[in-house]
Amino acid sequence: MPSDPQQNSLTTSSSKAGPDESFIVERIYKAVMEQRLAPNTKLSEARLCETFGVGRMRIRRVLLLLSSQGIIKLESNRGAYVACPDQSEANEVFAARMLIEPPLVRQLAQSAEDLDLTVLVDHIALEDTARRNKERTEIIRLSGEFHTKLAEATGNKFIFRMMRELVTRTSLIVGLFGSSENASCPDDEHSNILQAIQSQDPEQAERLLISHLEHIQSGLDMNARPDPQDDLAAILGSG
Amino acid sequence: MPSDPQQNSLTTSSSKAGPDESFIVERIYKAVMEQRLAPNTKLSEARLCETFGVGRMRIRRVLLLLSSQGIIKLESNRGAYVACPDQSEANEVFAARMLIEPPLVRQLAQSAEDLDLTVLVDHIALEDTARRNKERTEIIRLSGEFHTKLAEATGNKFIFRMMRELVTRTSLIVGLFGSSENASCPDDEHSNILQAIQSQDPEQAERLLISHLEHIQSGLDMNARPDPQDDLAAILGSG
DNA sequence: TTGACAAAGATTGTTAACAATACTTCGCTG
DNA sequence: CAGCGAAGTATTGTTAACAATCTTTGTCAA
Repeated sequence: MPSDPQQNSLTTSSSKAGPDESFIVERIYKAVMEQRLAPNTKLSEARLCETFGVGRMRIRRVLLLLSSQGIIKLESNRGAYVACPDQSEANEVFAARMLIEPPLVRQLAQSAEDLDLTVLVDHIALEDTARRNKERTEIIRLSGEFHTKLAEATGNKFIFRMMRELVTRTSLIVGLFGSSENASCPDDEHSNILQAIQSQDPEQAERLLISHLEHIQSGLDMNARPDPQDDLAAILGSG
Repeated sequence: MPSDPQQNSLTTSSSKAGPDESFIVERIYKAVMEQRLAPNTKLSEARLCETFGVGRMRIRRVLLLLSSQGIIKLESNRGAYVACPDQSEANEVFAARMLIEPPLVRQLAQSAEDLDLTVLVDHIALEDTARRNKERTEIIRLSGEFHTKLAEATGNKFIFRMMRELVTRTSLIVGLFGSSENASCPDDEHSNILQAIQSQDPEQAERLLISHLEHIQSGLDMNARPDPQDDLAAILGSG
């Protein structure tokens, strides 16, 4: 590969335009959620600049934001890498979810009559479709998003953000330690949880959610090394 | 005031050195926690560059990080302002704390025998001292930090970060809507909560915490306008 | 062959200049 | 005197060049 040692002015596009910051964040976020970007994959600035057709500044802001959300890890003078949770971090994520989600669904069930749960109903339909069509990345993403949407249903911005972060990390963990196929959530557990909420049965909803989380956690084997991807353009370009 | 319209090269210091990014973040964070930086106060880049003796780049990164934590608000082409929560956001913060903190202290009480709670004991001593000496900003900060340290005692990084964000916002809210003097937490409630935890009484700990949060919330009146500070150097310089 | 060392290449970190936007002040007009 | 508009000033956003660091490659000697 030739030199061009100072290729700051990338030949991609008019630079001033190009996608928004949050668009890029969402794009990478989604790729991580769908496990198309494996842990430890390097996200080099130049590569991302080319891919999204923006200047370095915007990319660096995006990387800083992603790192503040724990989605990537910034190493000084070395670059950005997709986060690679270890076992103890995995335990912490599940412990945090065990703390937050049970009271969350309990509260949802208690106030179910005042809430609009059609979003969740529709979501489960989407999950079913994806499962029928065996669309792997879709299944993975939708499985995580169900929990995010539970949090969203509370209408509380802070709870939503917390759960979103925990779910994203769970997705990374499942990608790392999950035994291939049962990686996503078991088939009808989401549906059962939602039904318990709709029937305004807090105890049952809480019980089902706890065992659901336990199922996910027990499906991990904690022996695995990641295999970083390389073709960022292909991965991030579509999606 | 004279022009010097392109004062990028600030005459402060050798620029390459200067304080670390996280140092500056912590400094501003602390000033907000202690209510020395009022909501809506503008944080201009140049001012911060002078104050901390660093280049614009580092300040801009700091501002982006602070905004991602919700401590400040970035407005396009206008600058950074200390966050100014409104009533609905205040309600969300307390709702989120009501969801998370009760199970948190319950869990602490359940596993109290395995934990080292001396940090919390020492902390309450600090609170007492500050109260005796009537050090207002210290009292405010320590009152918030007690809750942060409760979360820290779980040893769970995610729970810690969530609580830290919620406590910071609570501090902003109390500063905005709190009726002057009872702004901080009532005197001995922290001590009682800790005692319940130490006696491994989850029910009691949970009960006390809930009423504690209710006390804080009921001490707000929800009529108030902020008064932005101006002398950043004085506020951020010492601390 | 393997190990260490050195030079070259590539990537990230930083700075300074430039561009674009918002704010202020001053003057004008009704 | 109040309201409005325009020029000037200050502030933020962006770009390109430069500096520093890390990584790789190639060479030499044990």
